[in-house]
Amino acid sequence: MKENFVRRTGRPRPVAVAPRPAPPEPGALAAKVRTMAPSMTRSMQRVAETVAGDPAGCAALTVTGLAERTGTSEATVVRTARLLGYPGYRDLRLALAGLAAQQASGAAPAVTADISVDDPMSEVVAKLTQDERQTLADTAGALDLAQLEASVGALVSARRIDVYGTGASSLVAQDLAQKLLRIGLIAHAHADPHLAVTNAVQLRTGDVAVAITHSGRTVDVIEPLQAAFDHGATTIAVTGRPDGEVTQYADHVLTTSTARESELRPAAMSSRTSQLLVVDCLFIGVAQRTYERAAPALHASYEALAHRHSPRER
Amino acid sequence: MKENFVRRTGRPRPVAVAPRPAPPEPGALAAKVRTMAPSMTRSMQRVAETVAGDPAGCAALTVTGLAERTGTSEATVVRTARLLGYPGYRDLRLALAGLAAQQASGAAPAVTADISVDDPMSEVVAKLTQDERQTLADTAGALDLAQLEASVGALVSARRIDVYGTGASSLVAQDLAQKLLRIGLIAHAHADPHLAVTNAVQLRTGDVAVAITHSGRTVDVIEPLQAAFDHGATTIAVTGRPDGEVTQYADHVLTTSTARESELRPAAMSSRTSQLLVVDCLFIGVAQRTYERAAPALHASYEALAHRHSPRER
DNA sequence: ATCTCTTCCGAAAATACGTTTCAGACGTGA
DNA sequence: TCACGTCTGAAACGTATTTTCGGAAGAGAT
Repeated sequence: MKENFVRRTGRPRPVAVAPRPAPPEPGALAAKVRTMAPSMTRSMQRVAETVAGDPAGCAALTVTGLAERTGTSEATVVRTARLLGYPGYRDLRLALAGLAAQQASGAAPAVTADISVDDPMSEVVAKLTQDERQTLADTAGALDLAQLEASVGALVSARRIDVYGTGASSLVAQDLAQKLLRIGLIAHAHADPHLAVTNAVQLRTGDVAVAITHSGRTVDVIEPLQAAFDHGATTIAVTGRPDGEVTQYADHVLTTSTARESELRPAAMSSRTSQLLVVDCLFIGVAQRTYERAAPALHASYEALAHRHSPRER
Repeated sequence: MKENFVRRTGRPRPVAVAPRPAPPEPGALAAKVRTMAPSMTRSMQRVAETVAGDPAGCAALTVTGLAERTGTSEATVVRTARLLGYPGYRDLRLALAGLAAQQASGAAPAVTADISVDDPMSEVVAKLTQDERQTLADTAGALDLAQLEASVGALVSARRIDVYGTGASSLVAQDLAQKLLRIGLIAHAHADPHLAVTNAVQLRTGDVAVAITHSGRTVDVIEPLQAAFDHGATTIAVTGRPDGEVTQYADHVLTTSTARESELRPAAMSSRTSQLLVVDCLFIGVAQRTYERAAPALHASYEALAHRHSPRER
C-alpha cells in the first residue's frame, strides 16, 4: 500500500472507480454486516459473521489468524473488509478494536453492592473505587459554594488558623494545616483535645478555627471550636451532619457526604474522602486568592525538599 | 527483547514469578502516560504526549507517520509503545483506536483544563472533583491484583508492621497504620526517618514494612525500607514510580496513579487520593482475611469511641 | 454429458509495515 | 578535555497485509 490516503483523494477522479459505498463506520458494524450479507459470497459471510460476533477476539487476530479461524484465506478476509467499506483489513481491525472498547465500557456493571467477606480482590477494588467516586460526586454536588467562598475569605485574612480533628478526621485536619502552612499561612492542626482548647482560647476576632468531624458530635472537636467561637474567632465546621451539635458554634458549615457504609467499610473511611475534597477546595480557593504569596511559597517548599530525594533523575 | 528489566532486588528471590511488566490496559492510557512520562526520554515523551493528546488521530497513523508527526524515528515510537506496556506499536495503535471510540461514544473522560488562578469557585470544585474521580479510576485500572493479594497475604501473617511515609505521604502512612491497629494488627507509622530506621532493623522475617512515596525517590522512606529489606522483612512499596529507586528494596510494588498536576495543584495533592485508595484496598483485604478477629475489633473500637460523642442522637 | 462462461477462492508473489540492530550524536561527570 | 553511558535515527531485517493470478466450482446452454 502506497500510503493509504492516496485512496480517497476527495478530488473528483476522472472516472469514479467506486461510488464509495460507505464511510468506515465506527460502531454500527453489526448492522452493516446484516445489510451486506446477502450480497456476500459464502466465505465472506463466514468472515463477516465471525467478525460481528466477536469484535474483541477478532481484533486480536492478524489476517492470517482470522483467515484460519474462519477457514478461509487472507485474500477473502481482505475482500470482506473492503466490502464492509474499509480500505483494507488493517482498518477493519482498528474499527473492531474500537467497537470492542465501546462494548467493554458500555458494560459497566456499576457495582453498588456492599463489600462482603468473600469478595475477590478484584471485586473489592471495583466496589471501593465506585463508592469513592460516588462519594466525590455527591460531595461536590452538595457543596454550598457561598459557604465555601465565605470560608475561603475568612481563611485568607486570618492572622492564625487552628484546625481540629480526632481519629480519622485528625489526618484530614493535618492535611489542611500542612497545605496552608506551605503557602505561608499560620495554620496548626490539633489532635490533642486539651491542647486544642488551650490554643483555641488564644484566638481572636479575625482568626479562624476549623472543626472537622463526620458525626458532628465529637466532643473533642466541638469543645475547642466552641472556645474559639466564644473568643470571637470565625469558625468553620466540616461535617457530614449539618444539623449536628458542632454547627451551633460554626459561622460557616461545609457539608460532607457519606457513602453507604458496611461492616468492612465503616463510615469513617468514606467520610475521609469527602472531607479531603472539601479541604482541597478550601486550599485551592485560598491559594488562588493569595496567589502572589502562594506561588513562590509552593515552589520554595518544593525546592527545599529536592535534596531529600535521591539524585538520579532523568 | 529478553526481559530487559529484571528488577534487581538485591536479595535473591525464590523464583521470579515473572515480573508481569504491565497488562495492556484498554482505556486508562492517559494515566499510564502520566505515570511513565517522568522516566521517559524527551523523544519518547513527545510521542507519548502526542498519542495521549489525540488518540483518534494517532490511531490513523502508521509507525512512520507517527514518527514523522512527532519528529522522531520509528524506533522511538516502538520503544514508547513498549514502555507503555504494549508488545509493539501495532497493539498500541489498537488500544488507541479503542480509546478514540470510547471518547467519541460520549464516555469520554476527556481532558479537563488545569485549574487556574481566576477560576470561579464552582469551576474549582468541578475540576477538582473530576480530577480526583479520574485519578481513582486510573488507579483502580492500573492496580496489579496479584501484587495486592500478595501484599495482603504478607500483612495478614505479619508479626509486626511498619509504615513509612514523609510529607503528604505521612498522612497516608498514618491512615494505614491506624486502620490496621483497629483490627488488631501491630502496625506503626513512622514519620521521623531516624526512628524509622531504628525500628526497621528490629524487623525480622515474616514482618512487613510498607513504604509510601509518590516520587519513589524519597530517601527518608527508602532508607528504612532498605533496612527492613536487609533484615529479612517482607517489603511493600506504594509508589507512583514503578521504576523508582524504592522498588529495588520492595518485594511487592503497588503502583499509584498520577493526575495532571498544575501550579495550584501539585503532584503531592493528587497522589494522596491514589495512595489512599490503594491503602484502603489493602485494609479491606486484610479485614476480609482476618474477619474473625477484625469484625469484633471494629465494633469494639466503635464502642470505645461512643462516649466521646455528645449524647444526643436521633 | 460436456462445454463454456462466470464467479469465487486460495496459494503465492509483491509490497507495505513494524521491529531490530547498530553506529553515531548527545549530554554528563570526572 | 576526555571517557562513558545514554539516546536517537537510518537502515537492515522480518512479519503482516495486499495483490495477482490461475484454477475450481457452479450455472446454463447445447
